Amino acid sequence: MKAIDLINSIHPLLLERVRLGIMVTLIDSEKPLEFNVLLEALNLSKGNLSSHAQKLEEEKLIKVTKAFVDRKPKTTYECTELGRKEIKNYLKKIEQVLTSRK
Amino acid sequence: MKAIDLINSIHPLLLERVRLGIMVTLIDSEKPLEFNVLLEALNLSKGNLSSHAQKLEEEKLIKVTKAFVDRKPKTTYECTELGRKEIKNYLKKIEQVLTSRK
DNA sequence: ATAAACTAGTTTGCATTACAAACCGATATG
DNA sequence: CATATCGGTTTGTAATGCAAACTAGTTTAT
Repeated sequence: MKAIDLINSIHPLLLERVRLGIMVTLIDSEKPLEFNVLLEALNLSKGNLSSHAQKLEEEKLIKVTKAFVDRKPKTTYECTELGRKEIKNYLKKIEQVLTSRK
Repeated sequence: MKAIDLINSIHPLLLERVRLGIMVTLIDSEKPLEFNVLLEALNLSKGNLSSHAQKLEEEKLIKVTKAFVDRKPKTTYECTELGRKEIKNYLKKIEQVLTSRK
């Protein structure tokens, strides 16, 4: 398998720092995380987190849940099965590239 | 170590499909490759390859050699030590993220 | 009761980046 | 000599990323 094929199989949205950070942090946690938790963990501006999360949601890589708690809006994020699958594929492909050279 | 720190340690230029492809292809080959070889291997437009290669060169991740052969210009690309180092770091960090979850 | 300040995000506009079309200088070809 | 070809680079446009400004509602202070 050629290097370029490995790389082309990586989900486009995952080749970006913030989004990769969101995914990995969500997978790490194993439970849904709130907006503010992600915000602090990743040290982002709110707008930046909001827009990247929207893109990940559109591609079904994460699930976004909006609810009112104590009369205030509360948004939580969690990784979907597809998200986990794509991240695993990403890592697997990168590993293959790794082991194909000394 | 937190996921975000791993990700932040990845060289910015490597979080992009074409550049990652250039790097990995050059490392694979172990000998310098010509413009046209990269062009075909990665299926790019000439302008796209040219500009990405320039960026990688500016960051010293690859070395670009220009010479006239048979009276014609010939540009070859090879990976630098720094380039190898950064790719290895990239892969190592991604691996760490991989092994930190089941 | 009203205003001011805080919470929890989203929308916007600008700055950067990526990409391919158009271009360029030199060589080979009819 | 003109026209096509080779080996790229430059440039204009489209897409992306980012934070400042905005929205919608809540709590606190006056």
